[in-house]
Amino acid sequence: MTLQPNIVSKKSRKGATDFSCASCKNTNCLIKKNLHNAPNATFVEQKKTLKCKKGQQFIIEGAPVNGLFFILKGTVKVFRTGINGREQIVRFAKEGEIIGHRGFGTEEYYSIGAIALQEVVLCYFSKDDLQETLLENPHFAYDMILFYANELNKSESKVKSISQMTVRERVIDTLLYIHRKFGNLRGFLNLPLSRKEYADYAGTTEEQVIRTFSTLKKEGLISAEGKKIGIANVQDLKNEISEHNYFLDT
Amino acid sequence: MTLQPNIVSKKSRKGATDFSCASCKNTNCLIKKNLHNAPNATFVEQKKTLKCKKGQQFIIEGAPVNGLFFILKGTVKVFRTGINGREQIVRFAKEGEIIGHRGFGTEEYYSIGAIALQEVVLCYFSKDDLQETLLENPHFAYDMILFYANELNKSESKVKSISQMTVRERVIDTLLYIHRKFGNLRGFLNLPLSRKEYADYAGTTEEQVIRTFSTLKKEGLISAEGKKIGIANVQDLKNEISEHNYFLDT
DNA sequence: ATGTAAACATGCGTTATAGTAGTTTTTAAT
DNA sequence: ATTAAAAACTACTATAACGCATGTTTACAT
Repeated sequence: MTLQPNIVSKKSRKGATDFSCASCKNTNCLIKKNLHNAPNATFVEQKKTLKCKKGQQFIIEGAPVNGLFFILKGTVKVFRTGINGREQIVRFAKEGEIIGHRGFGTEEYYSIGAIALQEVVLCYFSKDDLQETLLENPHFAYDMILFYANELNKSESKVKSISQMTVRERVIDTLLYIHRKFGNLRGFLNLPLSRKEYADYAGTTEEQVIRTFSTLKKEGLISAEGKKIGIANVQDLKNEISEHNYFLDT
Repeated sequence: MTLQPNIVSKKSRKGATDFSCASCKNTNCLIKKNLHNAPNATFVEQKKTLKCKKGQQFIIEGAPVNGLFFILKGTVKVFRTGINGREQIVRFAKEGEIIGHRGFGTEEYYSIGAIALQEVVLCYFSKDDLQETLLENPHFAYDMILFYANELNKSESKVKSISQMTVRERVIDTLLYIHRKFGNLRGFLNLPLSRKEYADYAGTTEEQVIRTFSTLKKEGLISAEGKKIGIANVQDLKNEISEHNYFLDT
């Protein structure tokens, strides 16, 4: 039910695209880092590789937690549904990142949904396999602890942002976040998002984002042609929120 | 510098109050759960026990992270300083809980401060000791992962609350949180807090909390005599925020 | 018991943000 | 190239939340 996307391969196949951990280039992947030359080759052999096309949802809020996803390729939007259906975007994730770890604790159901923003390739590990490996491989477990500790810091930094920043500041914060994480492509942010998506991440409404963008354009701080948003001078934007910890939430 | 409180004992002493893990009653303590009959007695022997009196701050925001605290006894307020000195209360913690784990990742400095709300006894473990033990004891590490995953869920649930609930809802949410966590004592919430503290947790101002309390009193939903707050009927309050996940943030 | 500071309380003007509705522009499909 | 739908935009209105001023009560030390 959570796994509507097509299972591409359990192992790499000759001739087909190779999705094996051995050939993976994501050096920041926790699996790759800890297990690439470990004896538990069985573990990485167990993984399933899934392909999702743009717009496809591969984690449904409230569905039972079966395991964890690692992004091999592509970008993903992680969100939860709030009050009267209002969407809250938790984060945008790219290759190497983990998805679904929020449900890993005692939660039985995913507290978030995840949707592919582009063509995405995912590595899927079952909860049981993962638990076994963590108990066998304390370095991996330790890295997971550090990962979670950082996620927690980011999340709590976001609590602070949302509760203490103005809409304008949160919108700027979001722009910097996207810039920091996805960079530029020909002078524009390398991740096309709708105003609505900016709003859902910044914790405001579409109209506020539009109004803020208009103002920022007039002030020469950004350029915006439709979904193509360009940041004229990153430092100028940073200065606006310099008293806050804009650098914490990657 | 972070350790102004008096170090009471490195081990238990005959005659003095016994703070050893062996005699500890906190069954939900992760240390106790995982190591009480483990061979690494050296680890629990390394712990320091600290006493703080009411109002004493034992973690200072921005100070270097040396280790983790476990609350043996008492209640603690965990906070961070936001924009123009505005205090943001992250949580209230009681015996068995961990403090300072937010700094455990790659952070070098504590991102939060912690202050004793009553007489508090703390167990302190250095980062190095802890790391060593985690790498030796994968079950402990695994429990820590689960703990962090839950903390992350709570934190993100709070992001949602703050960004989507009204002030009234957030205040009610806070009342339910205190009730859930600290219970009642003779009909009143068993944790005396100022209106300012309610506000700092709910992400609003003292005045708003006061106004909301007044309204709730008129509506018969709560009773309030100074710091003594009584919840007439828990269910009535829960109903007000039933469409939200008021049960997630313990 | 008394004084003093802190906490609690309330009314009022101001501001930031949200919502509504209607127009224009962009995007993408045929 | 044409068209329909989606997204972006603007102006206006409504309101929730805030900050300030000021008065009252409570808590606690002497």
